[in-house]
Amino acid sequence: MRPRSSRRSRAGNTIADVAREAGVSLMTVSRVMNGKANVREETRERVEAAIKALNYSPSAAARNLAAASEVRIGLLYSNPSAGYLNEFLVGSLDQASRANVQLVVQLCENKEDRAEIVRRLIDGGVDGLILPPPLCDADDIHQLLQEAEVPAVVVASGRPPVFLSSVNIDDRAAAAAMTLHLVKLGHKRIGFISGNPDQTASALRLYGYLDALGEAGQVSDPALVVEGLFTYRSGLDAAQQLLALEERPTAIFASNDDMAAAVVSVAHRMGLDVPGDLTVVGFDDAPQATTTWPELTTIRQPIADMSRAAVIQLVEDIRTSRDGRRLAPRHAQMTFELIQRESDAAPAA
Amino acid sequence: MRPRSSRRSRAGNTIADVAREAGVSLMTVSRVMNGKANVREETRERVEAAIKALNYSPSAAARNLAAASEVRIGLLYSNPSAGYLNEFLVGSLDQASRANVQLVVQLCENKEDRAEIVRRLIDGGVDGLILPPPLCDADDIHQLLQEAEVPAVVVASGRPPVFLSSVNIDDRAAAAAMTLHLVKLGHKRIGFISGNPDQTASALRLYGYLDALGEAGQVSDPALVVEGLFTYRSGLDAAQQLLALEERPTAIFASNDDMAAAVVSVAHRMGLDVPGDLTVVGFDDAPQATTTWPELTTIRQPIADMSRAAVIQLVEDIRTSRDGRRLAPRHAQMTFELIQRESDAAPAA
DNA sequence: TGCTTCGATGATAGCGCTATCTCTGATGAG
DNA sequence: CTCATCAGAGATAGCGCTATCATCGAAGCA
Repeated sequence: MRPRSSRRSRAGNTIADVAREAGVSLMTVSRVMNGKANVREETRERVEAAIKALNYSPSAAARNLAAASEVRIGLLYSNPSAGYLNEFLVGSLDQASRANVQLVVQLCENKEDRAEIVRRLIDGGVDGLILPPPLCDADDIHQLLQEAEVPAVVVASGRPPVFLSSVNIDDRAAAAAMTLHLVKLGHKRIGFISGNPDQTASALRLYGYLDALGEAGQVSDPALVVEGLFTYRSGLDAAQQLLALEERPTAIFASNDDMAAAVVSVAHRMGLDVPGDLTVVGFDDAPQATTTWPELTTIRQPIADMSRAAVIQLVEDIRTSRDGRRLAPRHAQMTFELIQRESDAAPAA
Repeated sequence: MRPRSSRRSRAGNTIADVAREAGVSLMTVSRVMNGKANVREETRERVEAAIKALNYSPSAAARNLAAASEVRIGLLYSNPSAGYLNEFLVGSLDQASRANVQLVVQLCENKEDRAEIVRRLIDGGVDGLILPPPLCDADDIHQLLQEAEVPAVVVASGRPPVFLSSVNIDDRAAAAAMTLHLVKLGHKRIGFISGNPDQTASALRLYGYLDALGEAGQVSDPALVVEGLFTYRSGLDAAQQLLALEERPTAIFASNDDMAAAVVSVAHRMGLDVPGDLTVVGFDDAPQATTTWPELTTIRQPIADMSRAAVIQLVEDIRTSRDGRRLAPRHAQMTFELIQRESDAAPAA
C-alpha cells in the first residue's frame, strides 16, 4: 500500500526541508527563526543559509496553532477623515502581519449599536481592541472593555483611561509649537479653530495655543477662538466668523487640516491671498494638506508609527493577561513634527 | 506524573468539547460546521445546539492547517489618492477575514524595484495578487505574474490583460453618462480634463466624453480637452489653461475628484462662482468630493464592493489553480452611479 | 580524576481541525 | 434468506510548527 497521498498544498517548503538542508533538527531551525538565544553562531548561519536557499517562509497557521498563541485583535473605527484612517490601517496591517496576529477591522458608525458591536467582537473571539479617534474617547466602550477585562489600546486620545494602554503625541506641546511658530513670524492676532469638543485632543490643542500665547506675552482675545467640529463644513463656518471680525486675525490656526483647507477656501472667496493676506495652518498632515493650494503648513503626526505601536502594545497586553499576570497599561508618546509648506508668512505690513 | 500542563491558551472551547456536549464524534461536529451532506437532521440539530450552548467558534489557524488550504493574498498598492485606497482596503480586509484568507498589504512606490517586490512576495508564499490602480496597468508586473503562473486580479483597469481576472466599472459609459448630464443641463462648451495617460482608464473616460458629445450632435473642440495626471496640481494647471481660453467653457468635467477640486479652487481665485458661472464635475466620489465647497457632482464607483469582488475572484482563481485545473480569468463589471451634488447647474444665460 | 554544571542540540508530543478510511446497521435485489 | 449497497457515524492520521524534556559533550571544580 503506497502512503496515502499527501495533503500538502503549499508549494513552499516546510521546516523539515530546511532542517534537512542545513543538517540540523527541526527545533534548531525553529530556534533560529524565532531568534532564540541558545544557538551557536555557526549553526545559526548554516540554518539561515538553508532558509535563504530554499526560500522558506513559515506557515502562519501552523505557528499560531503550535504556539497556542493565536491572537486576534479588533480595530474599531468610525468615520475619521479618510486620510487618517488610511494611514492608520496601513500601519496596523503591516505590524499585524509582522507579529502574526489577525486583524479584524470593524466599522462602527452610530452610537446606538456600539455596545452591541463591541460585545459581538469579544464574543467572536477578539482578544483585544484598538481604538483610533474618535472612538478612542468613547467612555461607554471603555466601560465595556473594563468589565469584560479585555485589553485595548486607545490612540490619540487626549485623556486616555488609566486602565487602558495608549499611544499619543503631545497634542498640547504640538499646538504650542505651531502657535509659537506663528508668533515668531510676527503675528499678533492669531485666530484658533478648535476641534470637536467630544474629542479630548481638542482641548489639549486649545491649551497648547493658549500656552504659547501666554509664553509670548500676548493677550488672548476670546473672540479669536472659535469652536469647530473637525469637519470641513464646520471649518467653513468658523472661518467666516473669524474673517468677519472687525479686527481680523492675520493668521488662523485650525485644529486639523480639513478645517484649515476650509479656511483657505473661504479666504479665497473673500479675495484674500494666502499667505499674503492671511496665514493658515493646520494639524495632522492629512492628505488634504497637500491637495489644496497653497499646500498647508501643519503638524505631522506619525500616524502609521502610532498604529504600529498600538498593535505592538496590544499584543503585549494580551499576552500578559493570558499569562494571568496583572495588566499594566502603558502610555506611550510619539514625537510630532512641524512641517512648513507654503501657507504661512509674516503678516503684511 | 501528572499530565504535562496543557498548552492551550484560547479561552474558547474546542471541537472536542462540542462533540462531548452533543454526544457525537469530532467528525460529526466538523461535518455540521462545514455543511457537509451526510448528517441526519436530528444529529445536526443536536450539534448546532451544542455549538450555541458553548459559544464555540473554530480556530482559523487549525482549520487552515488541517485543510491545507491556507491562502495568502497580496495587495500591492502604490500611491493612489488616499480616499480610494482607504475604501479599497476596508472592502478587501472585510472580505479577506470573511473568507479566512490572510491579506498581505504591500507598498510599492518606485517603478525600479517593482519586479523585486513582486518576486519577493511570490517567493514569500503569496498565492495571488490584487492590483488596484495605478498598478493595475503595470505591464511589467503582469508579465512577471504570467511567467510565475501566479493568479491575480486587476481592479479598475481600462484594458485588463486577458490572462488575469479583472473587476471594473464601465468607465466609458460612466463618462458618457456624466457628459450627457451636462449636455442636458444645457451646456454647449464642456471642457474635459483627462487622466494620467499611463492609466488605461483615462482613455476610456475621454472616449466616453467624446461618445456623448457625438451622440448629442455637438462638435468637440480640441482646445477643450486638456491632459491632466489625476493629481491636484495637474488639475490646477489644466483648469488655468481651460479658463484662460478666449471662449471659456461653461462646464468642466475632470477625470477625477482631485482635479475637479483643483478646478473649483482656480475658479474661485478667478472670481468665478461655482456653479453659477462654471459647472464643475468629477469622477470617483472620493472624500475630496465632499470636503470642498460646493460639494462635487461626480460618478460614484463602488470601490469597496469592487475590492471585495476582487478578493472573492482571486481566492477562486487560486483554488482553481491549486487543483491543477486551468485558470479561466473572468472579467466582472460593477455598476456606477451618477451622484448629483451642488457643483453643477444650467449655464448662465 | 571523578563529578557536577551548563550550553547546544535532538526527540517527542501535541496545538485544533479535516481528509480519509473503517465500521455498522438498514435496505433491497436475487 | 443471503449478500452487495449505502447512508450515517466513528477512528485515525496527519497539517507544520513549537514547548518541553532528554541527551550529550565540554568545561569547571575540588
